[in-house]
Amino acid sequence: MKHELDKIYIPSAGELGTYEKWEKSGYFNPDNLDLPESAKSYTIVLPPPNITAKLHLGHSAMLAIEDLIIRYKRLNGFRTLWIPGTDHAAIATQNVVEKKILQEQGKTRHDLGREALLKEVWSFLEKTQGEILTQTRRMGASLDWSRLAFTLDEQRQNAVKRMFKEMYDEGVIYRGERMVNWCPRCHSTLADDEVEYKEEKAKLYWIKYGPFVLATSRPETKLGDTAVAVHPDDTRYQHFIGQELDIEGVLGKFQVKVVADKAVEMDFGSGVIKVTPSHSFIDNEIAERHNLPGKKIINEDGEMMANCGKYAGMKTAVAREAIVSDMQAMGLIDHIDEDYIHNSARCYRCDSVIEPLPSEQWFIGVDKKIKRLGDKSLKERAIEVALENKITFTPDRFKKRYIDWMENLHDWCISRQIWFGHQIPVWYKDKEIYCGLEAPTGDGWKQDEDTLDTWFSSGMWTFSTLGWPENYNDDKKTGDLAKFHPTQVLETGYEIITLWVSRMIMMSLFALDEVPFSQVYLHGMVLDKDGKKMSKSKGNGIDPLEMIEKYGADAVRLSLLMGFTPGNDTKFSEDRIETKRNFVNKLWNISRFVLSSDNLVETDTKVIPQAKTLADKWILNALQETVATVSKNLDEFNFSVAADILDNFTWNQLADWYLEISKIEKNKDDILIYILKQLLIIWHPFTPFVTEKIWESFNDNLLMVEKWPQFENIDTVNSKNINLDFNLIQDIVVAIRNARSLNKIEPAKKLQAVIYAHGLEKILFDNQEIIKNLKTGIDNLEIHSDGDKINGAIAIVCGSVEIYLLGAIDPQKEKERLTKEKNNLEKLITLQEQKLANQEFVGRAPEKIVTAEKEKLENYKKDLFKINQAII
RNA sequence: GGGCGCAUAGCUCAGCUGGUUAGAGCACUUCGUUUACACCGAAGGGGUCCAGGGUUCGAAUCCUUGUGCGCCCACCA
Repeated sequence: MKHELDKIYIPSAGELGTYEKWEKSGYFNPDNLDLPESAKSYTIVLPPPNITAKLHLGHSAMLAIEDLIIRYKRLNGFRTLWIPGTDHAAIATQNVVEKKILQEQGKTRHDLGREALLKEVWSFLEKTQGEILTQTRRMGASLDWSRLAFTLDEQRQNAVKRMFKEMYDEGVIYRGERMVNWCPRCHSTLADDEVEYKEEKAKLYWIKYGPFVLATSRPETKLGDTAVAVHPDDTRYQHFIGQELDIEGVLGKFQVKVVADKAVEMDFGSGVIKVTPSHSFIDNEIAERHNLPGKKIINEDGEMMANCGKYAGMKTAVAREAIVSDMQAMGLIDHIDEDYIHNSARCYRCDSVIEPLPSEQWFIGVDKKIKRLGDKSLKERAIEVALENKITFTPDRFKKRYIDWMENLHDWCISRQIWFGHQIPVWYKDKEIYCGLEAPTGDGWKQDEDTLDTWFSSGMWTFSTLGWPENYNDDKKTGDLAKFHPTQVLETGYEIITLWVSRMIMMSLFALDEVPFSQVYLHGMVLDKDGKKMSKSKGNGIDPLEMIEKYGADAVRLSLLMGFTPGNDTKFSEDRIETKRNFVNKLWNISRFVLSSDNLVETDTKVIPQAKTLADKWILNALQETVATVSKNLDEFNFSVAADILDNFTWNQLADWYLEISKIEKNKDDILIYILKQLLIIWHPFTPFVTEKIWESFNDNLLMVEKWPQFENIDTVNSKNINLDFNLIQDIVVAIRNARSLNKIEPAKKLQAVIYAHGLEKILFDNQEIIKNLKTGIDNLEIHSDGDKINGAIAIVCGSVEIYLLGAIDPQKEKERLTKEKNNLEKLITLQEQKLANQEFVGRAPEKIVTAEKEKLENYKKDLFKINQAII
């Protein structure tokens, strides 16, 4: 039997077909996997990409990692489910569409009206969503497309309404007036994390304010002042505290109260601040503490309100100028700092200046005690599950970040003043209010105009995709929800841990009283070669689709899996993909070589073939070690390390040595095909396309659902000896090649070689064909045992050149080395025993540390035992 | 202001709970190839592990201070 593969692997030619084959097989869907009832499930939800943008390399990294995990688990007999989906990204999407309409039709959303705008949004989405799904397929992602979800499709809308109602009925969701970050342009509130702060040069006005001079950057808010505040310890102003003062302003005199509050910094300005409760977060808090009234003077368009006299209707910035010039005329301005640097709050979408305003909004009360959560609040439970390690983080340090953030969390404002999104399921009629899944019967009910924060629906992602609430009745899970929830791992970028991860945890705890996933794996960002974020506007982005066309999806995947460690950013450039393309081609050619033999034997992958020579033992042993360490590292999410080990075995051991030897020592077909099969299975999660392609050339079954190789416990002493013996042969071959090169012996010229090696004659004799023929050009080889002459070293005489391999694998030297190591270990054991016996830390240090130290001692002893064995 | 991370070869990075001579890929130098693969092979050069101090028999690794980057959070009236 002989199999032919093309000389060069051209990925773009076959990848689409291979993906189609997988998809047709149905195995992306766990229901179709041929598994015993007892098989454990393994679920990942794909972080739904935002539908407005094309996928970037960050997405590709995410897909590569998640597909790697899923394929690895599938090969290991898990009931693997990876759920695809997309996110409606409410504000972002509406913005893109609004911009488009303004450009194409010259209309605003108010010109169109709610219905017409939503129609435009949906038709836009149809196009972009398709593109994203195509890109995802091209990466080779083995997602179960039959379970495709969208955060705003019908099923998710039902789930969201149900969730809202349950939280409303429980009193977790409430409506209240709060200071919010208001974007006057978007006409919407922004969550704290949607506000961006930018350093800017501004003017700082020192104004005369009754008996004080105080500094402000927003003199126009003076119209809304109801107090001034000083620090309670500030000796300069003690006697003013508690007084009511008449202050002269541009609209006449007004009264303020002087209060003492620790929020005031004595060192800033004059140590006195004016308090505008309705238009500043800090002032609002101060006002709450001191029961001060608020006075609203700025409306939702960012304009001065009717109560502002002649300034009414002006934008705040305009009013500022007008008021300052009036104040100057009245002699109320002391002086102005021109280059005061401050942080200006901006809308993350449109960059408008944020206006803090009191406003009616919907909130999730994170501190509200909830009966079904054992009278604990969402915040408490969400922190608890992390502390109890019901959810673990990779890397571990993000656990701290998560908990810190959680602890400082304020009530979450979930209403947004936009049209595209989940409309709030609340209806009003006069003073009546109704929350329900459907509109209430009867006339005159009007639904709340607002929609929900996009994270409300994506926070429900792990269970809304698995059929909640239909699959959840009387606190019992059924169907997909029972089978696949909680999911096993959430893989996402670390920047999203607060925005998304935390919300998923709270939502799942509320809905099901269980965690949404047990592990969080966080990847870093893919940066450009200068360490800058890739972005469209900078033009420094690398288009994944283009890279896939050029180098193949496998190469793109590998380039994003290797040299990329959890939680750390990576600088990326195209040549990283190129070298991986070279590797994929190498793997192809290894297979081509193995499969080109005339007498290939089909062997069962489970049966380890008989090793006939040292090289056979060595490579089979190396394969075992490789399988073991790769599996271990994949289990621990060390994807890059796993790939490195595998790469080293494939290229440096198998291709560079064993395949060359197989040209000299014949009849290795059974071993070669065995290794190839194992290798293809192990590589498959990393490079699914090329491995499946090779596999199909000699096998009818899909590689995708093969069995991951099992490995036996490795006899470390024996395998060490095999390695030592084989390394000797390698060293001799390399030494002879070097001698040729250094002494300019012509390659074509045949050599007579004599090796003197005391005590190693047998190994050398057994492997003389390799020494003669592995590109050393030895014509005639003699092996002598003559220790006296060469002082224990191995001497090789090639023609007229003498080579000495000193201190290498000489048994005498090796024994010395081992003895040294033994002495060292014995010393360590003594030290460790002393440490354990004498040190004060025993009994005082945490138990953990003491056991760790004891374990260390045990390990030393084990090592010593092994070495003693080896010496014999 | 609070917190986190990074600093190792020219470049991109590994280096787990301290243990022989600090590794890989790319780049570089030399040599080679009718052979599965030039998307190749062989050999080689290149590192005061950011700096100072400390702990230890032993430090790239642990502690401390400093310097330089990067990120997150809070936000200054």
